[in-house]
Formats: sequence, structure tokens, C-alpha cells
Amino acid sequence: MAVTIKDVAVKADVSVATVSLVIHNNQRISSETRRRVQKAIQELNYHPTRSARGLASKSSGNLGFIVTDDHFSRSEPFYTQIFLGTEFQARQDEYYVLLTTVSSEFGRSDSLPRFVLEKNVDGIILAGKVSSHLLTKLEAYHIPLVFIDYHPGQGNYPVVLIDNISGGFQAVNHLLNLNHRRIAFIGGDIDHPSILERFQGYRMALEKAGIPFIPDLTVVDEPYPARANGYRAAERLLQKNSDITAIFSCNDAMAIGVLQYLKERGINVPGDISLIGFDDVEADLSLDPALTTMRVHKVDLGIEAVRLMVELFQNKMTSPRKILIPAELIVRNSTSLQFRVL
Amino acid sequence: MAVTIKDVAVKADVSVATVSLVIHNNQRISSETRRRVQKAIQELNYHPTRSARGLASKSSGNLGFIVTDDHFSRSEPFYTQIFLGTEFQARQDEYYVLLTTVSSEFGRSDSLPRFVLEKNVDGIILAGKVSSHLLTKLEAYHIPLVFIDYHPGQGNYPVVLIDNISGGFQAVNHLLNLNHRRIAFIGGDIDHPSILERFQGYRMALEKAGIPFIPDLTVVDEPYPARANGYRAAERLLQKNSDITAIFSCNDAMAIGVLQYLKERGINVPGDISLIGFDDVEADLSLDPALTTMRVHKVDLGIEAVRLMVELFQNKMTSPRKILIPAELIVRNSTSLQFRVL
DNA sequence: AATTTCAAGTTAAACGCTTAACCTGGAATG
DNA sequence: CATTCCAGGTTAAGCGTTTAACTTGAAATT
Repeated sequence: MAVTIKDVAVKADVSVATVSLVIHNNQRISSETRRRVQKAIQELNYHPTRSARGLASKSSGNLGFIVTDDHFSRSEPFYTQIFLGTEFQARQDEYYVLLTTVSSEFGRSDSLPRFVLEKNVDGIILAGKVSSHLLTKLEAYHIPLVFIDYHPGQGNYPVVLIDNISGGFQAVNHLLNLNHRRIAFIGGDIDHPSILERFQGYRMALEKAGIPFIPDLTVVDEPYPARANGYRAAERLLQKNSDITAIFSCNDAMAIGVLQYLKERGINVPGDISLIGFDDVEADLSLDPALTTMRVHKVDLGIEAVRLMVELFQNKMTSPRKILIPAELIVRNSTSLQFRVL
Repeated sequence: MAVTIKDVAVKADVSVATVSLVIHNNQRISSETRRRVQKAIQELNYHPTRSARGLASKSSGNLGFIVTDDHFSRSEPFYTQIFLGTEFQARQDEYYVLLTTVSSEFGRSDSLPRFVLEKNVDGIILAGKVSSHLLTKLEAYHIPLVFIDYHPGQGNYPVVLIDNISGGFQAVNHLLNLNHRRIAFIGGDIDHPSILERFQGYRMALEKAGIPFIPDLTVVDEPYPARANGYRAAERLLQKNSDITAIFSCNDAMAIGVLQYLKERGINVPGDISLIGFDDVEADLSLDPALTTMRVHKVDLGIEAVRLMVELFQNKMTSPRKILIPAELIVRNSTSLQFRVL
């Protein structure tokens, strides 16, 4: 029924091996023969069958994409964007991406995603933190691994990270430039690397400006960075401090909670307090005022991960194994010049 | 290196055929032998290699997911949710789904997605409207097709649709129950089936309530349903009508534009005018007031599409070929009782 | 002129699985 | 008791590629 490499071979009057060699640009074939084969391929509209290629060459042409279920459900748009980035770059490099979630509690006895068991991926991209048991099991399969927005302590894997430190620094710098001096930081659990780094950026900016760091101006012990926790953090923060003029929230989700709290208290943003977030999510634009934030180029995270993977395949991992994607300041309406005399 | 069906056969002291038959639950194998084989499979931790299976059985274990690039970029969260739904259900049914976008202008001479050329999918799910040229080409390959949120005129393909008519009806009914009588409709191009259907629901609800349909209360000629067009539609609508008490927007994107316009004009929502949207997108919650809307269960669209596909594969397409997913009224703060005496 | 080298293919095995067709020995049947 | 039937397997031929190893004829070398 469908046209196979054999049909092409017959038509071009060569062996199937020759056809295969032409397809793979092997130099052993004369340009005359090459042309004849290519013509036959064209005319028959031949395309190698993926399964057959896979079986013979022991490569699937697929990349796996793993994210934990709760990361995914908690901030789905974020990981979705990353996934779309991998999808986009994979297309350029002639791969497909198989998406799957795993339990964040992946244990010693859980079984790996089907695509690894069935040898249906040539490499795996892991987005966000995953269980160490998963990694241990994965390592046993010797599949190339690339990490996004997380890196396990041990192992020397290629990784694509957000430049959180510099991002935090820029965010606070923006506030400093607007003449703010009493700047608060609101974060989720400081043990999370990304949050910690943003916090470090915050401190660095203050230090550089010669402003002392005041622990009371920070809330860094909320369980995880979601709206409700942002609301509560704002509440806790403002009960102790009445003279804050700006808040740097570790991410937009919390910032939205903060904003809600401030509004309910009749505190004007940015009139009374300026607010800046981090991530740049869809909702930011619908807010009133629209949220100033540090944009994370999520798609780029995915793109770079696939690029690293392809380099890995080609054994030419000459470029750095760690790629930092910068965050970008997006000024909207939740930050403004501060005039008050303190 | 890796364990193959042969290893299992040796260990269980049977032929490889027997192992294969056990794996596929063939009844020809005695339970005694079956157990022995299964034990060997367990102990060796054997999993059939996907490529080999594919080659031998002429099935890839993959489903293709196609959406046009501009649909995708215009309302990415919408299609992403659908995709995630297919992904979810595919997992249950042991498939993977390969995502790709095609140009909305796909022409006669464009080439099909790589996964169909390489016989790397067993069926294709098409989300949203696609070019007829694409369909023509696809049909030549005799691949099972399932549509989501769109159905081509010709052909009798399985399809999963949003119940837009009933959704529109419910939306307007909600407004009627709140004592509104002057209810406007704002839509994008009425030629788009979904929008037309929502409009039909609007008219049906009015009719049932014995309220005459007034063309001046509708705007149905904006190019496509996005924020900016919602803003403009609201402007046009209110210039002609001062006594509107409620607006049904054909989707949330336009509703957000409407809301912005009303706010700028100092018109209170829902105090002066109630507003209801359609889709239920992420941004709705960040709005002030939070938007009342008709929730579309996007994930379910994807889930049902995969189910239909699997039924197709099993030739037991007994259930209806057209599945309607109901929309659900989500009451938030943009609609309220109307008191004005008209 | 004999030998070596090389360019340009070809041969054939292998990849790991599925499945139609075949086999075999005992139970059921006439 | 000879024949049929069937449960429970096995054999072997594919599926469509890739690729290591081999071939061959002509050019280059000695």
C-alpha cells in the first residue's frame, strides 16, 4: 500500500542501502546517483516510517517532558508555556515531545513513565523539582537528562534556569529608582531555590543602595507562593509596619493576593504602596491596576532545554551546561514614584 | 543490553510467540503457561519496545493533535486546556499525543505534519477550524479523524462540540431571573458557528420570556472576539442605547474589553449594568468585579475526543458520533438583581 | 605490469515484535 | 478402533529501516 524504501530503490534502480545512504547524506554516493534517488523519492512522495527507523537505529525521534502533577496543577500556565517552547524547538530539530506528569511523591516502588520503559524517548526534559527517587530510577536507564528551573544537587546535568537573582535585583532597583526606601519582600517558603534567589536579588539591591536590610520587612515563611498566601502575608506584613511604600512579591500569584488585601484595606496601589511581582502571568493584565512585574520568558526555557538536549545527542556539549534566562522588567501601573516624606 | 521478548521466552521456556500472545491476552495460552510467562516478565522487568511493536503491528501508539497557529496564539489557554484533556485521556488509553500547529492558510501545496508522513500517529484530533485543503490531504491518508469545536460541512466525522446554544440560553436566563429586560448581545463575527449558536441561545431565551428581539441591542460584526473589539463594541452599543441593564458577551475576552469601557465611563458593574461572559478563562478571577460567565469544560472536550477516537479504533462506534459538552453557569460578581424602573 | 588504493556501491544481517499458518498429542466422537 | 477435533502451543515470515562488511572496477603507485 504505502510506499517504502524498496519502491524508491526499484524506481531509482539502486539498492535500498543506497537510498538510505542518500537520505542520510552519506558522502559515499555520487552526486549523479544521489540526484536519481532524490528524484524517485520526490516522485513517489516517500517518507521513511518512523517505527522502522526507530527499530533499526534505536532512536525514537521523541523527547520526554516530565513535570510533577502538583507543579502542573498549581501553576499550569507556567509549565504549559515551557512545554510549548520545547514543542516549538523540537519541531525545528525534528523531534516530538511526549508530555507526562508524575506524582511529586514518586517513590522507590513507583514505575517510570511508560515512554521510558518502552524506549520511546531519546532524552528527557524535567521541568521543576522532581522526586529524587525518580531521578535515581531514571539514571539507571542512562537516558540523557536536561533540567529546567531546577537542578538536583548531585550529578552534572545540563540545566536551563531563570536568572532569579538578577531578576530580583532589577525589580528592587526599579523601586529604588522610583524613590522607594522602605521596600518589603514577600515570598513563599524560602527553601525553594527560586524564591531564595529572588530574595538574594532583593538583598543585593538594597545593599548596593546602602539601605539596611530589615528582617521585619520580609515575610518568607508562607507554605507556597499562591494567592491566598499572598493575601495573608500582606496582612501580617502591614500589621507590623505602617510605613512601607513598596512591596516586591516573589511571584505574581502572591502579588495578586497582596493587591486584593491592599484594596480591601482601602490602600491605593500605586498611590500609597507600589507593588511589583515576578513571572508575568496572563492575569496581570486584567488586574486593576495592571501589575508591574519581572517577565520570565517561559517559552525560552523550553527552547533552550531542547537545544541543550540536541547538543547532548551530538556530543558537542562545548557551550556551557548551565543556561541562565534573564527576566525582563515590565512596567505597568502598580508602581510609581514615591513622594512621601518618611 | 536491554531485555527483549526473547529473554523472556528463554526464561519462561516458551517461544517468543507465546510471550507475545500472553502479553496480548490471547486465550490460546493455558493459565499455567501464562503464569510462568508473566513471572518471567516481572522478574526481568520486561516492556515491549514501542518501535518494534509499531513496525510489526503497523500502529504507532500515538495520536496527533492539530490546531492552527493563529487559533493557538489567539486563544492559547483555551486550546492548551483541550490538549491537556486529550493528553490525560490518552494516558488512560495508553497513547501519547503529538502536538503540532499548522498554518491557518494551509494550502494545496503545503506538506502535512511530519507525523502523518512518517506514519507516526494512529489517528488525528483536530481542534478548531482548519483549512479545507488540509482536510482534503488528510483524507487521502485514510487516518481516523476526530474534530473538536468545529465540524467540516461534508464528511461524517465524530465530533465534540460545546453546547453553545444551551449555554447562551442559560446565560440570558440568568439575567432574566435577575429581572433584567433590556439585555444586549455582543459578539464577534456572527459567521463563526460558535458565536452564532450563542447568539441563537440568546434569542431563544428572550423569545421564551416573551421579550421582543431588538437588533439595536446587538453588535455582531466585530472581526474576531478579542478584548479590543469588546471595548469598541461596548462603545458602539452604548452610544445608541442608554437604557441597557445587562450585556451578554459572546466570550470572556470581549467581556473584559466591555468591562474596561464601562469602568472608564464610570458605569458601575453590576450596579448599573450586569455583564456575563462565556468560556471562563483564568483572567476572570482577577477582574474587578470578578466576571460571571458560562464555564466551558475545555479539558472535557479533549477527553471526549480521545474516547471517540478509541471507539473508532475498536470499530464500536455505537454511541453518538456527536458529543455536546454542556456549559456551566458560574455566578461571580458582575451580575446582580436589577431594580430600575424602565 | 603487478600491486595498492579508493570511490561508489551492494549484500545481508539485524533491530524486536506480531501473527498467519502449521503442528501435535490427547480427548471426544462415531 | 479409526477418525475428527481441538487446546495449546511453535515456526517462520514479515514489518521497513540501518549499517557493518564486502565487492568491484578503475585510477594511482611502484
